[in-house]
Amino acid sequence: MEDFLNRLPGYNLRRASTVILSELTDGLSELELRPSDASMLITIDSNPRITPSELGRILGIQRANMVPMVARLEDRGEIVRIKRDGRSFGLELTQQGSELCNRAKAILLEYEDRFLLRVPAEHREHLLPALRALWDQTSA
Amino acid sequence: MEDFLNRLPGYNLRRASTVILSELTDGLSELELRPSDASMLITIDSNPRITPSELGRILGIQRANMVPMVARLEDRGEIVRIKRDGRSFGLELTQQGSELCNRAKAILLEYEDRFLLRVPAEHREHLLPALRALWDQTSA
DNA sequence: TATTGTTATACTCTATAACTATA
DNA sequence: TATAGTTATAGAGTATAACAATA
Repeated sequence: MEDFLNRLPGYNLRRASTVILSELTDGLSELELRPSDASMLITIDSNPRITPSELGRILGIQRANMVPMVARLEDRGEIVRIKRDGRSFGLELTQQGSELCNRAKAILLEYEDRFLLRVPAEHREHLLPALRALWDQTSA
Repeated sequence: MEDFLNRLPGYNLRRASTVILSELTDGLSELELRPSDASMLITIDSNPRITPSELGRILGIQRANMVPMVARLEDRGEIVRIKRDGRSFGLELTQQGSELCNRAKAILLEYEDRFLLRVPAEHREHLLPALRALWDQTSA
């Protein structure tokens, strides 16, 4: 039907990303988390006392856009701010946030399997390294 | 740094899609086209007199969201509406739209090459079929 | 009854500029 | 000077509900 677009990596990347993100959003909704919230919890968990700016750099989110995201998780009691110096603070998971993080991880792993099973076996192991090379030049 | 996220297809898909779409947006900006505009022109080109509803179904865009997109390309003189029946109309490229479509195609092909070269050779040929399987179940 | 085009609306993601306080 | 946190704002993309006209 539309051969030209179907051969473009960028087009197929966008279509795949939209579908997969939509499913992940559904899957995480039982925890009242969006995919970006889950990625924040997971990154704070393995980088305790990380600053919002550094968190944004790791996740590819502008620090201006981190402000409401951090505030929302703090209001819910999932994370706390710990003063570092006069101009910055570190983030840490609360006990509640840690439990939520683990539940989010379990859901994400479940979806990971489901997604990979959709990919024909001969292409499956190539997906992750190919995607990483596209967005993270330091990975090549 | 963040092993958990880096192993998730969904996370890497979103990161890769964001980076690649951003570059495509830059590349197409010299034609004053966004990626979605280009995909419309290309699909109209190979499906003359396609209705906005059908175009939206092919591209994965709600028909309500097609309205301003079609109007914008029409205002620019890239496409025309051709009456089909009392409630629908088909879209066709004008001569100007056809030339713009060809220029967009050339840019997209140039970027396609650039993106694929970023992927290590052993994974390269697997990217497209893997992505298609993720979003288009009829392709498997 | 189902579909088309349309309007209105809302939420998310992303981006930028500018400000302050501090390093 | 550079960085951190913040505010305000704007542009995209995506989604839903509802309506009139037509099939």
